[in-house]
Amino acid sequence: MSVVSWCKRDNVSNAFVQKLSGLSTLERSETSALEAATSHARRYRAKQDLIREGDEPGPVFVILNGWACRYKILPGGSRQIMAFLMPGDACDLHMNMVAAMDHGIQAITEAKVAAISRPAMDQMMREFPGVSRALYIAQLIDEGTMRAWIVSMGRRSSIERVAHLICELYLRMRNIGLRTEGVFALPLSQIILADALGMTPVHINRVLKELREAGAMALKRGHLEILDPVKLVHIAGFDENYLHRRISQSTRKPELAGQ
Amino acid sequence: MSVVSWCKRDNVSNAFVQKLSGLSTLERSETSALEAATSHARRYRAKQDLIREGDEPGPVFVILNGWACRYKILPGGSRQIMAFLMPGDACDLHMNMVAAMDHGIQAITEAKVAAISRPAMDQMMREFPGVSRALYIAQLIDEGTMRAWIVSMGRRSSIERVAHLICELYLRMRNIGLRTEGVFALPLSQIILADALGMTPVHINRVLKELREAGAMALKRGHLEILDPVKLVHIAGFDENYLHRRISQSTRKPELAGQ
DNA sequence: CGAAGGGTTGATCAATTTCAATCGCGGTGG
DNA sequence: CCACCGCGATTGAAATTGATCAACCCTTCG
Repeated sequence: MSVVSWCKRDNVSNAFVQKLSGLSTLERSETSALEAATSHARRYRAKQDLIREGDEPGPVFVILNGWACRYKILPGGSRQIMAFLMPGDACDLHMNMVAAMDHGIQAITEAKVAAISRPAMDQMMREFPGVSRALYIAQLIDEGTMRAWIVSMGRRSSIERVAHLICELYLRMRNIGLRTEGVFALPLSQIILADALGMTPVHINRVLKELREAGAMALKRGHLEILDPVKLVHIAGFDENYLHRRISQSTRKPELAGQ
Repeated sequence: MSVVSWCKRDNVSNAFVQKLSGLSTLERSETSALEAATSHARRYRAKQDLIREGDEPGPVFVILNGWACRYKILPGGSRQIMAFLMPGDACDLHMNMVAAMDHGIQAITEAKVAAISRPAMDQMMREFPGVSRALYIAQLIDEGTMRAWIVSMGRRSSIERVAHLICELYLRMRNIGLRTEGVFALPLSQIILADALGMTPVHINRVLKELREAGAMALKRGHLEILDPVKLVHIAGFDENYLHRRISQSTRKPELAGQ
């Protein structure tokens, strides 16, 4: 049963439930528990911190709506974004085991975020193996994504880096059912892209121009259009393996530029 | 009870047990279980793969001896190292949940590596809360380390990157009781450093020269000497927070360039 | 209407790669 | 024992990428 049909049938709109049920088969009781756990959400404004570096880790955050990022400010004042969080994404399951956050988490757009307390989380993972399995898979994917970022920053040229990030975000958005046809919203300023890719905003601008003129993609004021998926994937040297759409025992087909 | 005294008393030399008991208080039964689980080790030669990209994930690897790394080869043939593994380090607890490895793991030096089967691992984590807790903390630290790498690659200059990596490795070696006084072994060639830091071997060479001439550190054919810890930390802009030596509830003092 | 925050562009500068040699050490075979 | 080989280390010079500096534009929002 596909995610889409499942959502349609039960009319569920919670991105977290949708994402997790795409990673592991969930019982009805499990989806209910997840929905209950994320029913109290708080709203954050763009640029508002969910938690700051140095803070004591608290509950597990779950993004229900909008975008956020993990980031770190260096002594010199420059910023590095280490991950984008989109609807359905949850923050470190076990972060509470350490004394202090080693990075901050900040809303990029206005965002709706649920906070699941540690005990509630623990209980859910003990009681519901499907939930627990899905969360571990999600975490593995997040780790793979981090490794892919390291590869990008280390060994890809600036244009490859930008293209690669866009491919990643495109697939992640697709996976959670966000609109990705034609021109669609991608709420990342050139400044944010620069902070994520370790470049200057000026250079991001030039690279975007290059990608636009190459007919690969066009990003304009928060809206992205993928003009030629094959070309984009080719520029990026993108290999979707690390997003682990093939989870053990189930197999799916590649989706981006699949001819 | 400190790690050192504990090891002395029971005359234990297993790096895995030593590392985990530094992260969480372990019962005697827990350390025995860990030792039993890692008693069958296999020897790998330098440059031999423990597992390759695309392979199906198998058991959990535990490095008992020597060094290894996670790496990925790009289409163009260049290589990016995403993590160094040293004695006591274990590979992804839940990696078996995905169908294929998105990166390879390779021995850097000759290495002794234990493989713990999935069922054995699961049982141990179910039966021994201390072990389970220590493993989760270890994983959190690994993730923090990856984020720190992203920050380095994105926002630090080449000399800062090199200095930062050395600081990290120094502390990690200290944490597991490897020798770090005077001139000690650091079995990383300039080529490996280049692959880890996203630079060319040529440039690594020049940066190492610069660090040597600045009187911060000297790396010569596999042997490192830290000439001036304070200077090195300063160059790196190193903040050891992310290694989470302060685990919740217990507090320790900084060790590198402290006093 | 004015200010602020992105976005865009050109010119110049600096860091890093690339290319090309050479060196040095450890191991191996004669 | 010694010459040779191979890999890693080292150095110089030229080429390239991306950063920096400095405007200016455009849209949004109070």
